[in-house]
Parts: sequence; structure tokens; C-alpha cells
Amino acid sequence: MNRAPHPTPARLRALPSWVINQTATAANRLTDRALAGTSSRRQFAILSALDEYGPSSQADLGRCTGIDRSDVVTGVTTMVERGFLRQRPDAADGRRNIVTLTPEGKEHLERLGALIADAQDELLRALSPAESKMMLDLLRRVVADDQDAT
Amino acid sequence: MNRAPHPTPARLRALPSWVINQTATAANRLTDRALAGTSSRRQFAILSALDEYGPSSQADLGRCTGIDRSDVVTGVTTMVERGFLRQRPDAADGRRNIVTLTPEGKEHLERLGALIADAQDELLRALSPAESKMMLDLLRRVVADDQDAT
DNA sequence: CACCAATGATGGTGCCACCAACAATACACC
DNA sequence: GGTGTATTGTTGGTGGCACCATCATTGGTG
Repeated sequence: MNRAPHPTPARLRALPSWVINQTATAANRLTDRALAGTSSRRQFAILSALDEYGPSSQADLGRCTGIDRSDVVTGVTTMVERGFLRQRPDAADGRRNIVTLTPEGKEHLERLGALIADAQDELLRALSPAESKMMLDLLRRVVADDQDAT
Repeated sequence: MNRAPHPTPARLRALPSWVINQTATAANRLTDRALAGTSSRRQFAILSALDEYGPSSQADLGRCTGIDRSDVVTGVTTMVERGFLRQRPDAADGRRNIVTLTPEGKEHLERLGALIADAQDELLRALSPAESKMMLDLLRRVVADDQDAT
């Protein structure tokens, strides 16, 4: 029998926000599976920021990654418990907690990076490198414009 | 003072899945604001499918929209309560509930469609129509390939 | 008839984005 | 110098989405 199932409704297929969401869902499925049992995407973002910018306050981490301050807290504390980060009060500013990447954290970051890289290849399998670059450039322009508008 | 805040870490900016997620977040912020107080994106998807394919079983609705059966249930029941959908058992198959779009539902769909269309324009403001089309075509290929792989 | 598949439904999980409020601290201005 | 404003870390909570397991009912197949 195997009657052909209906395809995605045209109204949805034509909707940019819907297409983007479908892609994001696929990307998250792949990366979450790749990261299963290690860390969340959010934690990877925090590690990446600390690796690039060195010891930072939690507020700064939140700003450069787009993660809410309150969500940074939970990510940081669980990674402190796992030995990937260290926290110390800022001598110059009593409000700030300076977060530092430990060697174990750096190692962990590299592990996660490799796992995520594989997921990216799987995700973009259908596109040539040039096409991938073009798509990402366009997406980045959309994101940048949205941040300007805000 | 106003020291420049750190930009997004290069590791993240270079990550396709991260860029896609940022775009999806922006898209959802815009569409959710546009739809505030009316319906969810999921409900719009269900309405779109019913409008295009006519009365359908809930399982079919789930399949063509990519929404889980269990999530279709809640969307359908709330829209039945609001008078946008009607449910009747399938005479030919005792398991199926045939869902039908009411005239009020069709009206509601058109209202939502207009609201969402505005949000799309806002989202893609930075791109020319040709660029938007190119981006969406590439995204659709990624999604299609992912569905093949599954 | 026995077995397997599909359907609607219920309940639950986890991740993410976002918001409100608060105490402590820093800073700018008069 | 004291007052008001802003920032920071933190707690707690909300809502949406994707997904999973399970169940009783029903269809279809061998």
C-alpha cells in the first residue's frame, strides 16, 4: 500500500522562519547526539568564550555569547563542580566573579570541539564548501541586522 | 568609559549550528511577538496543513508538519475549544479522529498568516529578495538531506 | 485466531530563551 | 560626602519546543 504521505504544507515551506527552525532542529539533534553525556551546547559556548578571552566575569560571558546572566550561573557552577572552571572574586570589583578555564576545562573544550565538528560535517553534507560559506554569510548578516535592530 | 564588549567568540561564529541557532532564535522572537495573544507557531502549522490538505487524521497532520503525535493532540484540542477546528471519528477507521478546519479557523489562519508575514519581512530586512531566496534554497537542501539521512 | 502495526491520548523529560526580583557593590553627580 | 543609579551574581519561575514511553483501542495480515 504505502500511500505517499503528504509533504510539508506549502505555507510552511515558503516561510523563512519555518525553514530556519527546521534547520536549527536538525542541527540541534545532530550536535546534541554528538555531545550526549559530555556537556550542553551552552556550556560549550561558555568554554569557547573563556578560551578566547581568558578569565572573565559572568556578565561578560553572558554578553558575548548571548546567554542570559542567570543561565550563565548554572552552566558555570556545574562546570566548576566538574573541575573545568574556577571562580574567584574580583579584587578590583566586589560584585564580579572572575571565571577561569582550568587545564582540564581546556582539554574538555577540545574534546567537545571535535565532537561538534563531526556533527557540522554531517549537517552540511548536502552542500559544497562554497555553498556552506554562502549560506552562513547570509545567515550572519540576518543575525547581525537583528542585533542592530534591538 | 564604555569599553567595547567582547564580540561573539570565533569558535562560535565559525560554527554552522551556532549561526543557525542564533538565526532561529531571532526568527522566533519576531514571530512570537507578532503572534502574541493569538496562537502558537505549532498551531499555525496545524492550521496550514488542514487548509492545504483538507480534513485529516491527527497522525497525518503530525507527519506532514514534523510535529509529534502527542503534541498534535494538545494543539488540536485547544483549537477545537476555540472553535477553529472540529473533530469527528472516522467512519471507515475507528482509530482515527478526522480534524476539520471551520470557517472561523480559516479566518484565524489568514489573520495569523498576515502577522507572520510581517515578521518575515522584518527578519530578512538585511537581504535582497534574491539573497533571501538563495539562503532559503540552501537551508531547504540541508533540511531535505537531513530527513533523507533519518 | 493470533500477531503485528497504527492511532489517539496521557504523562513526563530536557534544553533553551526569557523575565522578575533581590542584596551587595560600584559609580556619577550635586 | 551622601544620594541615586547601574551593574553583578543569584534565585526562582515561565513557556515553548522536541522527544520519549506507554497504554487501550482498532485495523489489517498471516
